[in-house]
Amino acid sequence: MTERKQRSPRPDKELAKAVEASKAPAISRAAAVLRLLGKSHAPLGLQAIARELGLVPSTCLYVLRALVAEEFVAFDADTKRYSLEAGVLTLARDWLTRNRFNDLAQPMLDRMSRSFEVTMLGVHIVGLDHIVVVASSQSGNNFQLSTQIGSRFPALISATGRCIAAFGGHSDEELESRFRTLRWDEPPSFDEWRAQVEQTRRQGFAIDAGNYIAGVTVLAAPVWKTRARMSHALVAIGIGGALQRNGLPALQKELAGAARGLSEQLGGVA
Amino acid sequence: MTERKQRSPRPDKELAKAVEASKAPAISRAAAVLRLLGKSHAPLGLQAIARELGLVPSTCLYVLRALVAEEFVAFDADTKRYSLEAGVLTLARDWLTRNRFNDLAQPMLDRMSRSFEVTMLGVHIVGLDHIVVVASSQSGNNFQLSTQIGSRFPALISATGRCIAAFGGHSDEELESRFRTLRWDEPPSFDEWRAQVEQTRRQGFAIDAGNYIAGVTVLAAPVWKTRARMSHALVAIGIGGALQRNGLPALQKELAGAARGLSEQLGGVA
DNA sequence: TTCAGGTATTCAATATACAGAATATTATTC
DNA sequence: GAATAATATTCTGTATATTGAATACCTGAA
Repeated sequence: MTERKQRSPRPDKELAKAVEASKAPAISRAAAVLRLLGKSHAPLGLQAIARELGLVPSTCLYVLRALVAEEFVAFDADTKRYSLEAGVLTLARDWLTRNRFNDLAQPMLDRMSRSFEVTMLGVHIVGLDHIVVVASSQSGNNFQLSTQIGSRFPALISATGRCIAAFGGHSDEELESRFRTLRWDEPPSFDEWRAQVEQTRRQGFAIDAGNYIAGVTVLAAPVWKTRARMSHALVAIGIGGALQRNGLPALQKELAGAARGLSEQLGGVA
Repeated sequence: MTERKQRSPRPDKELAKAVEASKAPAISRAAAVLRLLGKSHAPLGLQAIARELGLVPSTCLYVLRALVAEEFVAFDADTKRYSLEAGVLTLARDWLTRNRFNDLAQPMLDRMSRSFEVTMLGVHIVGLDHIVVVASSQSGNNFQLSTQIGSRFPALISATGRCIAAFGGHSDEELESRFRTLRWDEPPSFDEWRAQVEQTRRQGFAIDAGNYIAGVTVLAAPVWKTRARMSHALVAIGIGGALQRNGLPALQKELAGAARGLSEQLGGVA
């Protein structure tokens, strides 16, 4: 589940709309600045930021100053360049410590990643638009762990996507239009995909056998915080061949069981 | 280095000042809302948020709507309550992946936490006000790892504080007034502390022997991103008695060496 | 049911955040 | 080092974000 760039819409356009609609446009601008700085590989100057986002330089300056004052943005007085500041970590920490799903899911992820030698993720479903990785565990010791958390993916991609399509309660038209925007290594046809979604609904979990990333098998099972809507998913990721050998059926069973147990603990299932 | 609550100033007052001074007050308000939601143990309603922060409810509503639109805040339409949204994780991830200090420090922290059986932290110095934990490693397998990151501490507390006092280039008056606000388990007198700061300057690293938390010994060594100002520190935390037995001198030497090596790699020392 | 006591939300007047031009500052070129 | 071309920053009038009151919407009590 390596992160991919999906179609990147002109940021100016979207931002302009958000600013127009909002009664607090400064906040939309601030968010856009933060995301731009997050994506940027190097600190940026005022002009570069303003140009990229289609903002008036003076307005952009005020936004930046406010963000610096709030310690979300770092300002290098020598180079006059802006970058993300560590303050954003504090919010993330607050979110992590207050989220019950994480506490409950982490030990499950750790156990399964060890016994099946796969990468395990806990993902949070934000909407039909995308999902966010909120917990992760990998066999062996690797460093990517903490930076994996926070990654975003299109909602309908891979095995998780089939779960969301199966259990999310979204209309067929919406699903299809979203499906058309996805990028896969080995794209399934829409009909194939629909059949797989149907199968997911029947068996209670989803499999992506090398579609999203060639040679990589992904399993996902839904977690329900409320009975109404699937809120999270547990995900297992492994090299296709190795998984076949290491007991795919056992992993399926355990993943589905863990997801069901989590749902119960979160109150989503009686 | 368990987190402590330092004096908590009336949030309304500070926020009011920030709003007054800024040319983008909505951003200060948004930041205050995010921090409040981060601290809150349960989702909050509009009135509760507005009251706590001293905001006009209608204004607060617009702020919240903007934050929801930007996916930093989650809104439960049934209960009309607001909480932090997973979007904040994405910014944190961006920050982590773009920060050279983390990549370089993490393996060092891992190695030292293993060989000395201590908790190791990498901290980022925001200013004279506070520091933020940006990397951590503990002996054995622990879950707190990812949630430890993002914790904030007063700048002058414990061993790190003595480093900042010794190498930060701050005036004596400022140091003293800041020092007076700190809370310790076993507070040193200002004179004792000054002597320890002086010793820190001579030996290149700092020791807190049970002052901050009784029975816990903390070591810290400065890391320089530029020659001008100390930007980070490496920190080792262990039970006092165990550390004495497990070779405190060796740990001191290794910590100081690692910090020096990091500084060189970051370009802060020739 | 009707009524409080609380919530969230809309709305219209106005204080002010913002756009754009003017100025200062820094970087680059000759 | 002077001239040029960028950049960042200040300044000011006006469109508009913010306010405080008015309204709509809940939730429990009698």
